[in-house]
Amino acid sequence: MARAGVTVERLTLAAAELADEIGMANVTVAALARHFGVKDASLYFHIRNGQDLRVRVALLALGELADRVAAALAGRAGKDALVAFANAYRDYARRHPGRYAAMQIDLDPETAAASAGVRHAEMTRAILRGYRLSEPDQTDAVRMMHSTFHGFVSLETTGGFRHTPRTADDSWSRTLDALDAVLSNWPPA
Amino acid sequence: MARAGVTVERLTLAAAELADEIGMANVTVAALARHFGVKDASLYFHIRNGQDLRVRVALLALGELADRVAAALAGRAGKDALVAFANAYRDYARRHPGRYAAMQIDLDPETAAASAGVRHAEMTRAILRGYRLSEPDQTDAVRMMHSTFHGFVSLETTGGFRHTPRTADDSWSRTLDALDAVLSNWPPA
DNA sequence: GGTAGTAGCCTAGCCACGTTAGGCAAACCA
DNA sequence: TGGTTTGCCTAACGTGGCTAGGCTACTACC
Repeated sequence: MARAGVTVERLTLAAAELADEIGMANVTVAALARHFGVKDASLYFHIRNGQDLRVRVALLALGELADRVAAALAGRAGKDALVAFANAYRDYARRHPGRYAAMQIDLDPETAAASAGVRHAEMTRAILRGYRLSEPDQTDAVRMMHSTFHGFVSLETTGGFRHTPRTADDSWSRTLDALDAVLSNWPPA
Repeated sequence: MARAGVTVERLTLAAAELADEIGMANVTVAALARHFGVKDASLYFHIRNGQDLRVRVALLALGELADRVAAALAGRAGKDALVAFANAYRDYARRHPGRYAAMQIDLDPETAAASAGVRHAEMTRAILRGYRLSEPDQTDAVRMMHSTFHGFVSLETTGGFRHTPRTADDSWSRTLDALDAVLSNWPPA
């Protein structure tokens, strides 16, 4: 019985990679156990249950995405920052569809508060500094931005844009133009 | 063996209602069979398999939503139409989270082409007539609109807006203002 | 360097779910 | 009235989630 050397970290990483390959819905404890050449039951020594595993993948993804966004944002402001943020976001989602899907699961408040989601919120607000919006417009703008990004990426990955010839890239670029325009000229209440 | 009177239509409707109550992920063939007081295997006389069932729920939802949107849109134009469309969309998604989730599954091209998704596309483009956009801006604007709606509703239902005191309703209303503004003044390429 | 503890893995076993195959009975139709 | 179809059944197999309890390899400490 040579030990397989399973750790929570390796499990989470493997689960994330598996999710990107075969979809989050198909990431099962059993499949993960096979990947490590170990019996299913053995994994429960490292994780509480399947949901626990999914939450770990979500937290991993949140952290990775926050890192990428932060790197993309460095030294930029205004529309430059907006576009950098947006592209980093979309790029991550497309490269890591499984991880991105995991990010959408509903974290309980404490977990969410301790996650990299907080960094996301801070960075999103940082972008808006270039547009000089004050509350509550700022919150509304943050929500609209996030909605647009998530909505676009989500529809794109589920094939929502396949029915029209125009490329998603082109529409994305123009959507960012539009977003910049409306943030620059936010309508009065 | 009194016959339970199961039909594809009743199955689909029950699955949709079950989805709204307990979430699409928890709608299983077994649960549905229990609901009809029938054995699991019996349902395979009416549906091909579980995926088939989910597709049927998605098509049902697409049709229902298209009906509601069409009703909301009747006799309206411009921002009025935009807001009516958006509210009908969000309202449906919130009242029927399970059905809405089902709508996101990836339909194969033929099924999609025969679905009410086509009516959605037509209605969305109809709204844009009030904003006098020509191609390819129109396609980009349609995609941005849809992204914003879907993204907002999706984030709202997964609890993405819980971390800030401002109500989702307020942000929604302002997001529609912003969308109207940018559609009225679509940036040049 | 022996030995106690514990960490890491295993087998066995349970339950839920998806799906197929084949059987029987109720409803319909001639 | 008898045959056909339709609707449901039981039986069975495979996959997956999870728990309980046991064995073994490493670790630490005397």
